[in-house]
Amino acid sequence: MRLTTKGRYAVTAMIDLAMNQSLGPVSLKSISVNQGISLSYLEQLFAKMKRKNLVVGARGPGGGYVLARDVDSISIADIILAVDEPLDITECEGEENCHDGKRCLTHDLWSELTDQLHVFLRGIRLGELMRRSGIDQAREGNPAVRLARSDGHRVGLPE
Amino acid sequence: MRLTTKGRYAVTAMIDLAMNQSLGPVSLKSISVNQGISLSYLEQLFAKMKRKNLVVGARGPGGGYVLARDVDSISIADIILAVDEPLDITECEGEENCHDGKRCLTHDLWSELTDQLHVFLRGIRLGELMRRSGIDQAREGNPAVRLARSDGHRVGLPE
DNA sequence: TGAAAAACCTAGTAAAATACTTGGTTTTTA
DNA sequence: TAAAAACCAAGTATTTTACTAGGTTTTTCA
Repeated sequence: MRLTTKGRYAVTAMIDLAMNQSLGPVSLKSISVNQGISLSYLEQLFAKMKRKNLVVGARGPGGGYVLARDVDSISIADIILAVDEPLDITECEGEENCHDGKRCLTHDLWSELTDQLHVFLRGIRLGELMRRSGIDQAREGNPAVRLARSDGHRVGLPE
Repeated sequence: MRLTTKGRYAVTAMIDLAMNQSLGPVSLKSISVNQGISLSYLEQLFAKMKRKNLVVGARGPGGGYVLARDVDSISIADIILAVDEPLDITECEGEENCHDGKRCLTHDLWSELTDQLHVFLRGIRLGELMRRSGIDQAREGNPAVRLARSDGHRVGLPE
């Protein structure tokens, strides 16, 4: 399991999504503007998360993404594993030809370590992180981006 | 905190070192052969770990590296942070100019997450991993590499 | 004393991953 | 029917990883 900025981008975007989906689908454009992440990069990350059934896309104006499941059923591990797909635990996965004949002992060890990490990151849910940061801060810094209308749809940024 | 194969290499090498230092200093050559890691790459990783006071080097024939501290006082976090030095928690560290003026809320969040990860990885000690893998397996696959002599020094590989 | 084994050091480099950019097509809404 | 969004494919600059090459210095031992 890799744990880099890529996963952080995904987690950041998902928190943004979680905090704003009450008003309807959240566009990647708005996440891009608010979190300072390239739109196309977000598209690629969300395509992977969609494939892993973490989000559902809605096309057309007023569209965007909504979480496919409850905020408390999506873990940080789900998100990171979705974007850092190969989840490479060991190099010689099934094979035991690591080096001089015999299988390597440290790989068993390392996979155990990553197992523990998985358990740890599975234990933290999106809802938890979302609540901890304070929902009221959501669009405080940039109120123009997302304006709720009476019918529940959002008006786009006038730019 | 990055968590990639680089850290895995370092942890693997340190476990190898921990399991074999009872016979005296362990050469990077032997770790290189046994773990299949490039010698020069190991040199670079150990230079960093030496700087962080995790290992002590001994020059000359029969030399090598020894742990600077007890196996139970060196954590996995120590090792990974030593080689993945910048320990980048957030992008805008002190500054609060992440995007549209205001500071970003998700960075606080992410740093909290990495804090928890640090605590977790600090909790796992080298000694624990070492013991779990079984000391008897140490040089089972390649007994020629390290031969103890009565004076405690090691005879080099005849090649 | 001198050859060899090791750490220690510097610089370069190929391959891979990251973080984009560009330029589209399709779907849906107002 | 125009615009907003998802959705898609391909390329690319930058960074990181993992390694190579070629040294110097220190220490041991025969």
